[in-house]
Amino acid sequence: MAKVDTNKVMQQAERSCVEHGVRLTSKRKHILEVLLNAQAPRSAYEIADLYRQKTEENIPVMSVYRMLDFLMQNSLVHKLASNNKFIACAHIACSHSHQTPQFLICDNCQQVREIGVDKQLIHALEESIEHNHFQLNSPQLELHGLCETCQQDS
Amino acid sequence: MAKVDTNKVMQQAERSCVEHGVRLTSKRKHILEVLLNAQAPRSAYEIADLYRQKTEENIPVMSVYRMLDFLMQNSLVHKLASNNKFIACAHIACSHSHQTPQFLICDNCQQVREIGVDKQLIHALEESIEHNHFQLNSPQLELHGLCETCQQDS
DNA sequence: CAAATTATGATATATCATATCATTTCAATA
DNA sequence: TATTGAAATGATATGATATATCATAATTTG
Repeated sequence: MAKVDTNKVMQQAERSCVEHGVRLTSKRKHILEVLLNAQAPRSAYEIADLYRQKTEENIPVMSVYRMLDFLMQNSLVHKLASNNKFIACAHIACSHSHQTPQFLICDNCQQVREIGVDKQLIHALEESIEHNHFQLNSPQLELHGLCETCQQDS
Repeated sequence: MAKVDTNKVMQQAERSCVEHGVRLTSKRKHILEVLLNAQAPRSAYEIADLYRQKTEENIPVMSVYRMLDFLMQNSLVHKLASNNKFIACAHIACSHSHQTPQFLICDNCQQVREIGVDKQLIHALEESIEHNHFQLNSPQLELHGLCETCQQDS
């Protein structure tokens, strides 16, 4: 959501796909670009519309879902389960390895901030969960509230 | 999900609704009972089916959604955003006041454990989020993984 | 270039959810 | 107790999200 250098991010995305031996096709690239330029999370259907605007080509929603799956598998896109929308990973161009993403979702303006929660804290959370004999998959947290701007406006 | 004394829970639910001056109608009760007897979270449409089995009466899904809204407003039911299903609150019959619920969702058997995460930890999480100038609504966490049983089976 | 694999298209349909207006039920009170 | 107003529920339509499946196209690889 934050301002990003799309070109740089796309280059890094390509590099990463090459490394992993997967194909970042031009359609997949368009989908990722759409999300990088979006100001908020988008649904698959919204993405299909934006894709059409961007490329003047029609794209079946089915294909959008498949491409989103691909992008998610390669950590380029995340899905927000709490509102069924998709968002470009905020850390594609970062060198550090991807941690589990944590999202702050503004319920007013819908903007999302992808934050790195303190590792210690996540660790503590995991410990607490182990006490319940539960084996965590990936602790993606989605936290709803108000962003700084929307707090001031209200 | 855990074994509960349905009667006791229902009594407490009624008491709680009386206290709050809201009506726990018989249909709403049936919905809650369906969820209390369910072994896993259920979608609104599944709940409608279970309702029909239980009462041999038809119920429009629209009504189910409304009754679920009512039950959620009164903290008797929670919605799991990550899979669009509903679950009876595990703490209806507990005396202590309701904290924000935290869910451990088994991705194998779908069972859900509603846990109380350490308050300190939630507090720390909130602090960490305040550093991002974000004002949290309600930190309901949904954590996916494997329950004890399913860990052993795999 | 042929075969195999991967990606995408097309179509249908399942699943989840809300909007809206009509009807019924219930409780307050005149 | 009859009236009435509010709350609850029903009925209908439709929108939004998502998956299944089979067909076709593009790309890689031997």
